[in-house]
Parts: sequence; structure tokens; C-alpha cells
Amino acid sequence: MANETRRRVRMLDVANSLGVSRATVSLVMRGSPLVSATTRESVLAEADRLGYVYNQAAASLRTQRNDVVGLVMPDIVNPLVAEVSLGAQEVLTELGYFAAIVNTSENVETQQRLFRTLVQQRVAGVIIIPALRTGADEVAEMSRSQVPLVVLTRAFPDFGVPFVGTDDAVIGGMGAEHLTGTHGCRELAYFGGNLLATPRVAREQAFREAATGAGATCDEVWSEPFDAGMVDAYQRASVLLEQGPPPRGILCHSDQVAYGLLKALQNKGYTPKDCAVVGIDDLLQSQLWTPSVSSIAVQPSEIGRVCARILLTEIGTPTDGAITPPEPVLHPRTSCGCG
Amino acid sequence: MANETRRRVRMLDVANSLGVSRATVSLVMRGSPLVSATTRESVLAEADRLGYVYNQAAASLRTQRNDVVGLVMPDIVNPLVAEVSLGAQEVLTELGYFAAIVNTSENVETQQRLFRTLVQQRVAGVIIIPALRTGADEVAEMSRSQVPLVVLTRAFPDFGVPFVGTDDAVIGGMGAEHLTGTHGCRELAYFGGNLLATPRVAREQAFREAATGAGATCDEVWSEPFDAGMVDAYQRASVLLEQGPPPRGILCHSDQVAYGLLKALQNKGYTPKDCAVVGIDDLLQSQLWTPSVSSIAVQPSEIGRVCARILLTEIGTPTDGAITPPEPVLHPRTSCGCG
DNA sequence: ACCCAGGATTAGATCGATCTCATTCTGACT
DNA sequence: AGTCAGAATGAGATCGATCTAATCCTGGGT
Repeated sequence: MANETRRRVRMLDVANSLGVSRATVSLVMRGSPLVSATTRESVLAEADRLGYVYNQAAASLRTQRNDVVGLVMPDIVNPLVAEVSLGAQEVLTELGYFAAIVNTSENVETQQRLFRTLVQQRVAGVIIIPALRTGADEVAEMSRSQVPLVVLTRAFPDFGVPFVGTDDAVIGGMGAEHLTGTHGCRELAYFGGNLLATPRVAREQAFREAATGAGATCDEVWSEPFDAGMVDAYQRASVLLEQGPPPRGILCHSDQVAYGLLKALQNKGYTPKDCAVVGIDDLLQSQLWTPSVSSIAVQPSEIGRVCARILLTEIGTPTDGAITPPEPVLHPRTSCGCG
Repeated sequence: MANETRRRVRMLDVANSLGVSRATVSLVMRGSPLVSATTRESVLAEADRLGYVYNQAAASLRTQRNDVVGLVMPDIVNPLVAEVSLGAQEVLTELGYFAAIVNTSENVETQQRLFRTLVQQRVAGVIIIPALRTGADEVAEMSRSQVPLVVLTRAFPDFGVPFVGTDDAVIGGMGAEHLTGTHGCRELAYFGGNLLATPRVAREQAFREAATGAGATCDEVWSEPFDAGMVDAYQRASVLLEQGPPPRGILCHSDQVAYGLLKALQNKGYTPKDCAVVGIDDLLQSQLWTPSVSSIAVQPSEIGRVCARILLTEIGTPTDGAITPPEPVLHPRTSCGCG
């Protein structure tokens, strides 16, 4: 009875089976008011009976319109990245778009391949956190592609593409001010972060300026950049502590770096009184870490939301809500001696 | 000069501009060997000059083929979920597919909406970790849709859909055995996890059986299920500790739950000698937590890989590599008194 | 009985690719 | 020179929807 090799049901099949035209079925599917209530009912019923499923690909070929937005992310295992994606997704779905997240694993070639695929799929727009080694060539290719594009977190060579990022000058200054002001530290350091990660440069610079402005020093060795994993930070801090005591106050490039540093300090018997530590990101875990980690919150999900709003505005869908990134906020806890 | 309202370049434009036919251009784009090297060169050059981009949507309308696979995930901020996605993505891209991750935020309606959208886009297949409250209706809808489907982590009512999950019986048994055997605990508990999360049932059952088999008890109050966040665990543990001392050994539903529990124990001055704690998942942070957290590793990225292989086999793309989930492994550390 | 406004419906062209099958162009061989 | 196999190319139909512009109703007014 059931035809094994039967083709997919299309609008024409529904129409024929009902004695109406394709156009009528099409109108019903799109919820047009032009079709009468009774016709609508019977079409919907018949479509359901035949197991019809709308073919979005065919539709968007005709309409030249697509409501998929690609989120090109370097590493979704990083909770910060995941939160940004989630925030963006929230706004996008709210306004009828569909957010597809793709992961580049910080690999530039993968990134370009995925980007090209998205463009070939004719997505409505792309939000991207570029992989670390993304160069001018790649940027040029992307901006050449004409897809509405918003770049996040990591600055791009200027190609006139909208950019959203954390306010790194504020973050650096805020960290230095807290350590020198509230805790009276005179020897500081900025610990962790890869030089390729653009925010690191701006943050350290602001940190350094605020520190020297307050009459404090910034340790050169401790402030050397390195890969920013939690375990990397633990190992590097352990090595440095073999060579002598730590600076009096340290701003870490991320909370994960702070976790590694704190463990190394703990091993050597140093307490927040000896070395005040502040992280950046304010991950959920920081509250429960031992000691609880002071951190500068950047509100990643709000950044994601802002980003999505900017993209949608560019696409032509009006949105409400802020389109400027949120201000960073310092949450003082035990790791700097505040708790 | 530049035409403001110029349409997108298509194969026909490239063909005309070169005096060849659409078919030739099409063959070049697909890398067919049927076309001569010189023709290929000139077509590629002209396409590039005109800024042609391949329209994948049009192509897959004709070919009835699509190499996008949807990954429907409940919460990518959860590192476990993120790792699974990454593992699946790895295998998929390796074999020429394109993994698009979408997030349901544990919301069943969102999940169904996203699933429908994926089906309408005619994706090649779907890998899904169902949202917690997914019921029979939703499952029926999905299996009715005819899309190749693999379900992950959380069991489904049986609709003949392939299922991949952690080996919960082994995990529960392993935890109980370590606590009773290596540490000689006589009073145990299984802490955390929502009853809706299917693995919890199987894990606790195996844990309980192994515990009683070894002559130990399993505390009813401590073993009551609750929402499994880190902060939830901290609060619940704090409340329970007000009422009396903890059981001698505790297996936690996840590492995050263990973090919360350990903090609460610490606040009350309990050490691993008083209460041995083992987590499940073996997150990266567990090594650096204070105390370092013993944990049963489930190798989520390998689970993701297995899952992708099963889906691809179903789609008809041959893969090599295991299609059975990996064995869990216990990593003993300080939190149970091993470190 | 006739006309007509306007709501409901439809035929045919179109979006940008691929497929089938026919046709043209080579150059090697007799 | 003539033949022909095989490589290279081309014309028209097709995938499943939407759009445009035209046609078919239906009932109220005269």
C-alpha cells in the first residue's frame, strides 16, 4: 500500500488532492489574510494528512530572503564565548531569526571555510569572533563578501565593519585603581593573555597607566604575555614563584587565569594579604572558588545582545534596546582581600 | 559606474560573459574532470572577476541533497554539552558535513520550533540532546519527521531512534566501589541531579545496589534529587549540614555539584577524611579546585564523535572509528582522600 | 435582469542551480 | 582525405516554492 519510493509531498500535491491551486496553498502556508477561513482550514487539514513539510530552501531561493544568521565562534567550550552566543541568539530568535552557531576551534582555515559555506547558504548575516591569527587577507575576503557582518571582542584591521567589544580601557583602569586604591598595592602586574588577543594590549596599557599614575610599579616579568589557559597559568605562576615572591597585586586576563595563579600561590603558602588577585569575566564559579575570586564582570550575554541588535539594524529589522556595550562592574571578593 | 541596484551574479552571467554555457560553469564549480584545464581556468578567473558566489540553496533544491547537520543542544554554556558538540562537529566536518549548533535553553517549545526549522531547511540529519521536559508528543513529532536522528545522553521513549549515552550503570557502580572499597565508607549518598535527567535514575540505582552489596547504607535525605546547578548544590548542602554531619562518602551527579558541596563542607570545617567526595564529568577545573576533585571522566567529546558516526552511517556516509561509547574512567584526587 | 465592486482564486514566469541527452570538436588511424 | 571514438560543451526540463497580473465569483444596488 504505502509506496516505498514515494517522493516528498509538495504544495502541488496538497493543491491537487484538494482541487485548488498551488498559489492558494502557498498563501495559506504563509498565513495570508487573502484566503477565506474555510479554504484555510481544509488546506491545513489536507497538508497535515499528507505529511506535507514546507520547503524553506525553495522559498528563500525565490524570495531572496533568509532568516538564518550565522554565529562564527572560536571555541564554544569557553563559557565566555558560549554566553555571548546565547545572548545574541536570544535577541535573534525574539525577532524571528534563527541562530546557527559554528565553531572554528581558533583555526583560521576552518573559519574561512565555514564563513564561505554560510555565505553560499545565503545567510542573512554573520556575527563573528575572529580566530586569533586572523589576518588582513581573511578580513578582506569577509568584507568583500557583502554579507552584513558584526565583529566581536577582537578588533579587526579597519574595513568599515561594525565592531563590538569589552571596554578594555575601563577594565584595565578599574583593576589598577582597586588594587592601588582600596588595597594600597605599590607593585602590580598584569598576568596572562596572549598578545594575539587584541583586548590584552588595551587592557594592559590602561592598567599600566593607571598604576604608574597612582605611583605604583608594574612588574615586567610577571606581565609578559602567554597562552591564557587555566593550566598554562598555573604552570607559569609556579615557575615564577620559584624565583621569588609575587607582586603585591595582580590583575589577571581572565578568571581562568586567576584560578591557576591562585592555586600556585596557595601551594607556596601565599595569601590574599601577600598578593591580591583580581580576575576578569566573573564566571559563575568564581563565587565558590577557594578563595572566592574578585572579578570584573563584562556581561558577555549583554554584549551578545548588543551585537545582535546592531546586526539586525544593519539588515533592516528595527530593534529596541541598547546598542552600546554594557559597562564593566567590579565584584570584590576574598582573593584580593575584600571578602 | 557601479550599478547600485545590480543583482547578484549567477552562473548564467559568468557563462555569458565568457561565451560558454551554464552547464560548463556548473561543471567547473563542482570540480568535474569532464571540463578541460584551460576552460576551467578561464571560468574560475571570470567568476572571481565578477564576484560570483555559488548558491548552495539553489543547488540543494535541485540535488535534493544537503550537507548541513543540526545539533540541537539544551545549554551550550554547560561545558559538557559544549564538548559533546565539539566532538560531533569534528567528525562531521572531517567527512564534508557542516555542523550548525542551535540552543534550546532547556525549553521544549523552543526545541520543537528549532527542530521544525531545521527540517524545513532540509538538513541531512539531526543530533539532539532533548530538553528536560521533552514528552511523548514531541518525540512522536520528531520521529514522524523522517529526518535521520540520533538522540544523546537523555533517553527517549522508544521510537526506534538510535540512542547514545554514558554508561550509567558502570558510573554508579564505579563510584560506590571506590568509596566503599578504597576508602572503607559505610554511609553513602548520591547527591544532586534532577529526576527528569534520565541518567540520574540509572546512576543512583547502580550506586545503591553496589553500596548495599558492599554492606554500606545510602542516605535517603542526602540522595533526594534537586536541580543540579553549582549554586543550588551549595545551598542545599549548606542547609543539610545545619541538620547534622554529612554521610561518610558522597558521589555527586556532576563536578559542578561537587564544587558546591565541597564549598559547603569547607565552610563547616569538614575535610575529605570526614566526607569523601567524588564527582562525575572530570571537568578541566577539577584538577585545580581546592581540594582537587576526584571525578569519573565520561569523555564527552568521544561521545559526540560516536554520535556523529552513527548519524553518518544512517545517512549513508561510511565512517571508520568506534561506534560504541567510551568506558568511564575514575581519576582519584584529594576530595575523596586519595590525593 | 443587469452591472459592478471587491474578495477569492489561479495560470505562467521566475529564482539559480543540476540533470539528461544530444551535439560539436578533436586528433589518431586507416 | 575520410572515419570515428571519446572528450568537451550546450539546450531544455526540473527542483519547490513565490510573485504578478489576470480571472472568477458573489451578492447588493438599480
